[in-house]
Amino acid sequence: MQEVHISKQTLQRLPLYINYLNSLPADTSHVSATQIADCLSLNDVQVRKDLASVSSGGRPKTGYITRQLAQDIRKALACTGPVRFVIVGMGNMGQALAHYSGFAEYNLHLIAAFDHDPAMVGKPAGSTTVHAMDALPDICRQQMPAVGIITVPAATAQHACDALTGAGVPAIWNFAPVHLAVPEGTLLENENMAASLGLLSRHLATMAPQKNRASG
Amino acid sequence: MQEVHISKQTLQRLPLYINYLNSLPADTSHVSATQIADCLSLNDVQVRKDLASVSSGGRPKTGYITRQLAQDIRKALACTGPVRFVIVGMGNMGQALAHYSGFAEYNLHLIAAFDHDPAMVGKPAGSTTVHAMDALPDICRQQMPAVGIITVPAATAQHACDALTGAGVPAIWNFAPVHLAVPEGTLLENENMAASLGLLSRHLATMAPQKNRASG
DNA sequence: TAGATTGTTAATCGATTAACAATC
DNA sequence: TAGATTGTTAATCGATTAACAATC
Repeated sequence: MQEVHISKQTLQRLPLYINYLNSLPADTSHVSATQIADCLSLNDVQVRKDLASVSSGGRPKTGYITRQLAQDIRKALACTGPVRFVIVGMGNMGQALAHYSGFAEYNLHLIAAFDHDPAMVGKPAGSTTVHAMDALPDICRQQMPAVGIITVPAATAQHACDALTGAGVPAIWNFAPVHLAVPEGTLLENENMAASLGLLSRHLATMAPQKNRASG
Repeated sequence: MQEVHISKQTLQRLPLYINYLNSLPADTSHVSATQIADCLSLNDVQVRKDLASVSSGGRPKTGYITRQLAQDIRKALACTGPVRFVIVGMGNMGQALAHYSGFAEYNLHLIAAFDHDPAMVGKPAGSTTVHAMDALPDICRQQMPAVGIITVPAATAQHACDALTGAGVPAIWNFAPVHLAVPEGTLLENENMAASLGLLSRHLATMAPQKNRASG
């Protein structure tokens, strides 16, 4: 039970380290912070500090044991053990998330999916089944998912949000491009695909033109 | 042509303001930074600074003209005018992004989609059509998209990335949970759904238990 | 021992917040 | 004029980086 505080920024970099470790050949027994920093274009002291905050397996000269380090990082990210979540809205984005294979690695489990459309009810959605919206309160109260993902259209997002928070779901991950009102104490995270892509293109535009794209 | 630097953090908050402004009744002619800060649970000075960096329309006592402010924020986010992008991988996530309606507001336009599977080729994908991977180099060289989105499985992500960068695409938005190697000067942004959800649940776990979830 | 790597202490940098002056 | 709001200057806070000591 370490009480070490892990900074927000560090937490956001941990997944990068996991990806990198996963990409190494299976027989790579050891790895150093310097090596990780080089490959990920990060400062080596930063990486060392990040790793030190989640693992104490670092040894001078040898570095970290690859498998052990990956384990420690995963533990830090999903420190509470298995996490259950539900998805509301089985459109394209809901389907994509329901079938996303990467959740298992972080010990995240989809336990139910919901959709407004009666024609969708009963159909499979990843590892679970689509339920009617009416069923949301009972299922959430019984199974107590930690997170509710909202992938309904913007117009009905607040309604979906109210249903989830009303059923005691303590955290919301909102994919609809609207501002949601949540009760005091509810954790709200917004994902805005358009904004992310816009920021990326803006970043590109403000960079010095690295290579002549118009070559003619 | 203002040369004001807009900080990274500010840029990430701008979409929140747009969402909030969109959620206001159509007849809301004016809005103040204080009001925005209250509704979004942000510090009012922070909001005022953010707004000041993208707009000069703020007037004491009255605040900002809602429509004008929204315009200014959008301009700052997508400062270069229309941005074209392509998607590689028409699985669930690729489909979801191809049909995502929010891109238009940020002046982002899907110009082509690609998939490995011959059965997918020729089918519609949002506003465009699915092309074979073979067609990627020619199409990208001709149309010069600013961003390539990678939504293929982890195993083939590097291949897709090489195809895009090889065809001169200057920025990559990677949804595959792998570390990608890109040429010097290429802008790479990683999206890791599992990591995002893991972070959210972790955040929840480290919060003081705000309400008794087990009520019985 | 020599060399590579870790981890820590201090310095720098950037972002947030507080206090205040300016303006309609 | 009085009050609300903007915008700016200074203070605080947190994160990154540099310098260095510790260790295998």
